[in-house]
Amino acid sequence: MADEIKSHLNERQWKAVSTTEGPLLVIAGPGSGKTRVIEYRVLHLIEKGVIPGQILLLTFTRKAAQEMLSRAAAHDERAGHVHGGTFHSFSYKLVGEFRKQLGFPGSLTVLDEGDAEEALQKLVVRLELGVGDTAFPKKRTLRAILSEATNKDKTIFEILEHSYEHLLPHAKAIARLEEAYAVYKREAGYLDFDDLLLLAVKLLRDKEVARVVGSRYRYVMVDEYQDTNRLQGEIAYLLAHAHANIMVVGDDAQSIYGFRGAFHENIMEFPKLFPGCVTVLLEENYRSTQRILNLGNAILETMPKKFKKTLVAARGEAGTTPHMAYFGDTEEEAHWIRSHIQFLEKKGMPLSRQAVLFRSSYISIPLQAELTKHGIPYEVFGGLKFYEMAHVKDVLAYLKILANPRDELSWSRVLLLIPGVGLKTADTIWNHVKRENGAASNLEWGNYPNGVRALVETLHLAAEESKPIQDRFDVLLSYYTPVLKQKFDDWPSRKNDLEVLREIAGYYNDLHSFLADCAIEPPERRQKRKEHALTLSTIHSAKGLEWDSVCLLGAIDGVLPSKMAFDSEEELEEEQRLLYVAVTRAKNDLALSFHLEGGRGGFSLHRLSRFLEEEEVFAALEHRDYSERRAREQAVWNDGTDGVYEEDEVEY
DNA sequence: CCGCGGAGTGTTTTT
DNA sequence: CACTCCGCGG
Repeated sequence: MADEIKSHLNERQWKAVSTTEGPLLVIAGPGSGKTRVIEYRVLHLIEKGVIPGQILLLTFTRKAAQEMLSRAAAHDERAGHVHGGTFHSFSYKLVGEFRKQLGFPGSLTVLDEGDAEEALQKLVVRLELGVGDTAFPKKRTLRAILSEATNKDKTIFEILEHSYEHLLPHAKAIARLEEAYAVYKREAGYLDFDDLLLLAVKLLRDKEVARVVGSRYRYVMVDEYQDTNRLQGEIAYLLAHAHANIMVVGDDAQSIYGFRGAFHENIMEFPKLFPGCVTVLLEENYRSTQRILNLGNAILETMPKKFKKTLVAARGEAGTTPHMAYFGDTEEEAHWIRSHIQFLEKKGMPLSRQAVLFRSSYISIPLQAELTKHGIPYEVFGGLKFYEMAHVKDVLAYLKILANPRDELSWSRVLLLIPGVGLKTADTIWNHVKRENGAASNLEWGNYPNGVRALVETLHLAAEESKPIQDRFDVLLSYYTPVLKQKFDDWPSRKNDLEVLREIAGYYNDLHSFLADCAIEPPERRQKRKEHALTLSTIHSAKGLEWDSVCLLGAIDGVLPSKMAFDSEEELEEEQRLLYVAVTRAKNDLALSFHLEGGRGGFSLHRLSRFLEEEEVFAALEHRDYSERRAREQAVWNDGTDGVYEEDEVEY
């Protein structure tokens, strides 16, 4: 059977698959078959007799783990029993298992990023921090600072000094906030994303826990290691250092999560951490045509801190030169992209094998309008998510109260939905609830608006744990629907979202795990994915994926690189890696586009992305100006004929 | 104390 | 252009 596996791999890939004992570092360039290596390594381990449950695969997203394991399971169903997931979900399970040891008696609630910001905002008001001072940082910034401090194990002062110098005058206040936030979370049973990792580290530092958990997983694999942060690196180390059977896979040139605390030294220091580590370099690219790789290599070449590497084409086809298309405005751009996509589709490339990528979600809005207008099905990844929409959060808040009555944020949220209840009333009621340990039944109803009683009764009705989740959900839904209709003009589509949520909840028989998943690993919102839809995705969400055709929207200085990154060398480098990730997603066809960003707010963006102005990079592109006059000609072409692409008569 | 309306501000990426 | 903050009327 080993021969069978070997026949699907090149020499280095096989080396990575067959080195099962001891530490292994795989540096895998884009398209070098990294996923295949993990897939076959799992199969190989199982065929060697390793019990699937003793293999742990830690990935960046749930989707990535699922994909690799289901591919492996297609060859050998035993692979379906391999443990796989994100660091956060792994940590959550660990914390749940050892909760007594950690001193968490009651229910736990996972705070997503939005919740954490809300909590901080509440505390800022409560502690009267920065009153009347408009320069006091916003909740989003505060959250980023606190998170960075946790992830890097530094004090608030150190973080401010390094990355937020202008906020140094607020150091004391923010440090106070950090303390208050810790207390607040402990009282309510809240865990934010950082806590999950921090607590996992704390547990695994305990020798006995490390022994128990370490012996449970004899083989550990970590994907996208370049994007792990300090805590995740430590979790991997603590899990594996006893047996040292650990493989990490990554590519430092694709590290794009520095903003979230990714610590790329993790990958550099891995060999030091695990002496005797075998390193395998996968450079052969099976994905893209030579001309696309040339562009990728040119970008790589201009990166300041590169790990010496060149992408070598395995396919041998030159392919077509990546396009650099210029437009006068977003409408022209959207129009052209749409017609380009339809052209390719006509040539035999289905929509499902095409993608449009962008740095920030807002860039894709004009295109979404254009696609909708022309009835082209598409699916959006990244950006605003289902579980972050107000109406979904509302309904989840009711459920969260049922799961954890100490959840102040949720109480506050649902109380504020009642007409006549504002911040003060909500706070008074919450204080009562808190004193009564989560019970609201003996409130003086006369002192409050009528809606309060209806809410309490509804919660009481929905609290019956013996009933299936969906029935409890229905109780809440019939209470919430009038609120929904009153609050949102577009309630019919939101009502539909809630039906979807109800459907998803039905797959769970435990409320706690449903809610934890909603925060950590949002369950797929559609039962059946759109089979033949075009993909629209942020570059971040496109990591690890590939398409026949890729369009990168908005190659504009100020968009990519984002203008937020202009004054930081480090952040600019990350933006450049982002470009590298984007262009290396394409197999056969790549187009980059530029549009003039209208002078809203006096700020106009009119320069091509600085990364594309680098000489070698510029030369690897075919530049075409489609602005104004050309765009009008296109309007004619789109009504039937193919126009622009006469020289690209390629069959896919 | 609630809630509405007007003014002002600042705009990424995600587990 | 969307969200937050502030001030005023009920």
